[in-house]
Amino acid sequence: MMPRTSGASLDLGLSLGLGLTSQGSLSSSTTSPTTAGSSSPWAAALSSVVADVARARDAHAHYHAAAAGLDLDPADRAAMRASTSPDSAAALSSGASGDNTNKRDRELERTGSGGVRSDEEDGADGAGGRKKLRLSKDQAAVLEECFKTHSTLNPKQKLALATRLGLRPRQVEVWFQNRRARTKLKQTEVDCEYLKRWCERLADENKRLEKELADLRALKAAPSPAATLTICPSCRRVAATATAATPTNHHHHQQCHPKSSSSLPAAAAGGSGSVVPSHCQFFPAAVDRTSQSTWNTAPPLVTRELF
DNA sequence: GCCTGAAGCCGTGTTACGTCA
DNA sequence: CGTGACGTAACACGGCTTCAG
Repeated sequence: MMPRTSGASLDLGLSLGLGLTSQGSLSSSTTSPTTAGSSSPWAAALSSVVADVARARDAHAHYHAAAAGLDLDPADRAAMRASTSPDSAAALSSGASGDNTNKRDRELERTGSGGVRSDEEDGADGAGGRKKLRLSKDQAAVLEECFKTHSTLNPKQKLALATRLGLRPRQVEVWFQNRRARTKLKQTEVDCEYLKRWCERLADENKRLEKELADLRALKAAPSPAATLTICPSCRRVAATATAATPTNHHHHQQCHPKSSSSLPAAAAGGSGSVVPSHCQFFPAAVDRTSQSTWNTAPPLVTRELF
């Protein structure tokens, strides 16, 4: 099943071009002087994304208003509450000092017993349970695009992003933590699948080799003294069960390598001309890996288009 | 230079909530 | 309408790094 929110964020038709759009402002959050004066690629990306999202916001909101028949969807309403709440400023100030707070203070902020909570006005959390704020599609889109630029945030970036989105810095921090976790989980799944297929291929190859070994042993035990083992230098398989000069041997070689000479080195046998480790030969995907890096040193990251 | 405690960040696992089929 | 599955925000906890004293 496709992730609903992330999929929707991609459906916003966001332009990923950086640095070309003017400074945009999302909802009622104030423009951050931190990012306004910044010329870093991250800030440029943030500005661009926010501008694009702001342009898409109206159409998006109207779409949902039409779909709901009367109003914005709950996520957007929640986002509106969050972004227009006076807590935005309070959250900003708390976030600004949050970097200097100790763990106990952060704990208080987390539990809401002493900190500022943007949802405390909702009155729905009287039982003391945590209230889950659903990020709006716009907010998620901005966070997503920023994540593509940097998967981690420094305090300045976190604060700027929180200010723009009308969220608490802690919320931005949590979102990035969860996002990194999801990315890693996805990558783990991909790697797992990769290794599984590789293992299956190796098992098949192992079966084949075992059978080949059995054949060799049988051949060795054969009474005929003229029997000679010939292994194809290219494919490393037993070429024949008779002498090297027999037509059978040539037949094999002609079949496998019609244009190759008998003295052809094994390395030159690949049809593509590239030399790959033997295990890569029966696992095509590994060829791509070997052309870039080794398996152990640099496993490929899950490309962002997966999300 | 080494040690130590505080502070902050991050990864990992878990919980709880919202949404959808 | 009730329910289970799923996605995800929020939380808890421990490890690591940095820095001041």
